[in-house]
Amino acid sequence: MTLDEQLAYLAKGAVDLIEKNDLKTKISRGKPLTIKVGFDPTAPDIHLGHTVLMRKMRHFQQLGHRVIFLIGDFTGLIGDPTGKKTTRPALTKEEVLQNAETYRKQVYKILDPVKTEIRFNSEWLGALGAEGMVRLAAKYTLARMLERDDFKKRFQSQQPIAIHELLYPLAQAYDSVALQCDVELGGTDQLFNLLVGRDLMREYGLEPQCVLTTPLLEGLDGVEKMSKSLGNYIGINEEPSQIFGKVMSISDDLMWKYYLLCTDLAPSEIESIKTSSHPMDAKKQLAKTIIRDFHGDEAADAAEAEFRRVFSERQIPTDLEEKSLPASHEPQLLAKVITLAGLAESNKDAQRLIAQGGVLVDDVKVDSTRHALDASAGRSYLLKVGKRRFAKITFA
RNA sequence: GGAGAGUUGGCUGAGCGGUCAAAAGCAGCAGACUGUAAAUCUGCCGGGCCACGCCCUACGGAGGUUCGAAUCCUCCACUCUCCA
Repeated sequence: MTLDEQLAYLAKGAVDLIEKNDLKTKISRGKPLTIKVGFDPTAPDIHLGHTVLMRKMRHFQQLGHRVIFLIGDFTGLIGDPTGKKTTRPALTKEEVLQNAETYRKQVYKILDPVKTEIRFNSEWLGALGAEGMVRLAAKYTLARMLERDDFKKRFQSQQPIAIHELLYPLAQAYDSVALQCDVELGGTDQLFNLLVGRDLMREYGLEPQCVLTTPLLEGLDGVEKMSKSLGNYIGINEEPSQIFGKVMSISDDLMWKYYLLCTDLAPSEIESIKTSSHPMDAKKQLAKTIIRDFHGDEAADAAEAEFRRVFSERQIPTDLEEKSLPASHEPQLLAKVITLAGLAESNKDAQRLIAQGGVLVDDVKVDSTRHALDASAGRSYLLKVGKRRFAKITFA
């Protein structure tokens, strides 16, 4: 690849690249660059949103650079204030190590193990001590901190800003100093923190790092960013059929963003799919591509077949869940049975589902919320609740 | 230390002492339609009870006034503002 091709490869899908020319200069020196990406020590359940950044890390690895997967165990004590309202709980050393191990297992589905270095920032931040922290804090001003949008907004709208939150960007920036980074990657919400890194490196007489940000990936709802707590995520360790269904549930519009950020297809290839494929086929292809990355070809094909079976042909899934419920001489209310089988959250919920015509027993729609089932031993029924909740229950 | 503003369901955000299980939007669920768990439209959206009605829990926490409180009063907690 030529220098410009390399730059284009690295810039694919990126939002900010600061400064492009600096990066060009750094690369042109021919030495492997040090790339830093910080991760929170909590949330070790990797979802598709995380992979956007990791994919970018891998791009750097593919071009021969050294990637540092930095676990912010020290900054974790502070809790990144970015977009957050509440402080995070402190973790113990053991928990951090445990999480690091979980990360390692998942992360290498994307990253090259040989070219990845896992580090912890307590290594140097812990050594700083109170005095070092104060010295560090002396290098920045409140006015500059308030340049950050969310601080500014909170300040103006009279929301609290704890003093320690101001230390977070500084601590993160110091990571870059300690590691003498050439490039730091992060989500767009990290832009400010990453830029502080540049400033601080200058303060310490180092060549400032380049900064590259990746977009935040919207979750299944298409509105909020993908996150575990919002439940709108696709976890990379999820069942392939789950991933397939979830991908199919994103809107046609959002699909192209997923194509750009969650696959390694070149922009030109994506464009050709967009113009030549039916949206549904394009989305199926997207789902398969994603599953292939984490679970392999066979799983991807199987997931597609299953999807076709259950949703296009409205058949029963192959991995139908079987449940056994206590038999009774009295007929049992269907609503209760549904709840017991875990197909609804509460009896009320189950009743609503029945009332709305969402419940089928042995392929027959139930029209009464007070419908009861013969629960004598040995009886068994196939329950379908909504489009995608199935169970075979047997009274025993 | 003093004065004041605020705390509502997963989120945002209305709320007159009764008609408030609490407007509206988002998210979620179901149905219809379809090209998919897309889009659109419609409905639902605290829980319990073999109930089409009754009961329980809920508007930061604890008390109180009242036939009746998310709405009024007192105290507490937290957040913010201004003054010192």
